[in-house]
Amino acid sequence: MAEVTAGLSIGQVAERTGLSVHALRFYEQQGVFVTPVRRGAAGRRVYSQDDVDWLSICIILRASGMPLPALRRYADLVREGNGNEEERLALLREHHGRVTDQIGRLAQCLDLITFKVGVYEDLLDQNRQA
Amino acid sequence: MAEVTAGLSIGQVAERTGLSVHALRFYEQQGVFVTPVRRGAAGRRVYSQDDVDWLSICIILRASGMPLPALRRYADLVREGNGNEEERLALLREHHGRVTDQIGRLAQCLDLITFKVGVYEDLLDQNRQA
DNA sequence: GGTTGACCTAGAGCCGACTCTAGCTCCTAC
DNA sequence: GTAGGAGCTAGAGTCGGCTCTAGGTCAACC
Repeated sequence: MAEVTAGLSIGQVAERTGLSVHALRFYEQQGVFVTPVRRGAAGRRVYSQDDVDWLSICIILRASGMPLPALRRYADLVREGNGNEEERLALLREHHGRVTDQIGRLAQCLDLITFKVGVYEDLLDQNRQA
Repeated sequence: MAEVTAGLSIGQVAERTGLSVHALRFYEQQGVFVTPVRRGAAGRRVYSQDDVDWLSICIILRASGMPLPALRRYADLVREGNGNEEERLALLREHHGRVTDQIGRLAQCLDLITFKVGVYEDLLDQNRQA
C-alpha cells in the first residue's frame, strides 16, 4: 500500500478519476492542467499524483457547474503562482454563490415536487380505502 | 385586477412565464402540453390560463433537471386522464429522488468550495497582517 | 397603399462538453 | 512475424435544448 505512483498512464488516471481518456485529453487541450502533462516513451502522457489531485478538484468544480472556461481561468491563476490569490478567491467566491443559489432553486423545486407526490399519494390512498 | 384571461397570445404567455416564444412553440411541438393549444384567427396560438398553469409546473420540473422526454411522458399521462396515477406518482418520485441526490452532490461540492475559500481568506489575512 | 409589428411554419444553427473515429506508433506475447 | 492492446493526433459527430432565420400572413395605423 501507499505505492509510490511515480507516473500514471492515461488509462490509469481515467480509472482513478472516473473521467474518460477522451475527457483527459480534452481537458489538457483546454488548458485545464496547471503544469503541462509530461510525456514518456513514444509521446505517451505520464501523469503525476499532483495531476490526479488537481483533477479531483476539477471534477468537483465541474460537477457543481463551473464551466470549462472558468476552470481554465482558475488553472491559469494557479499556474501563474503567488500574487493573484485575491483573484482566485474572487473566482471561488463567485462560484460558491452560484452553487448556493442553485441549491436554493433546487430546494424550491423539490418543495413543489414533494407536494405533488403527496397529492398523488393521498389520492391513491383514498381510492384504496374506497 | 383579476382580469379574466380568456385567451393569451404567445407573446403574452412568453412575458408571463419567462419562456421565449421559440421555446413555447418548441414545447408544443415536443408534446409538452396536456391539451392541444387552441388556434385563433390566422392560425395564431391562443393559450388558456390552464396552459399557463401547466407551464409553470413544467418550468419547475425543467429547472430541476427533468429532461423533455420525461416531461412529455408526464404530460401524456395527465392527458390520458384518470387511471394512471400510480405511474404519475412513480415518475414524480423518481424525479424527486434525482433532485434530492443532486442537491446532496451540490452540497458536497459546496463543502469543498467553502473550504477552499476559507484557505484563501486565511492566507490573505495573514499577508495583510505581515 | 405602405409600413409596422405580432404571429405563422419549416428547418437550420448554436453551445457546451464531451465522445468517437480513422489512421498511426509502440510494445508484448504467442 | 503477427496479433492485441494501449496510446497518439486531428478532426468529425453527438446530444439536449433551445435559438434564429427565411419567407410568408394578417390587422392596424398613417
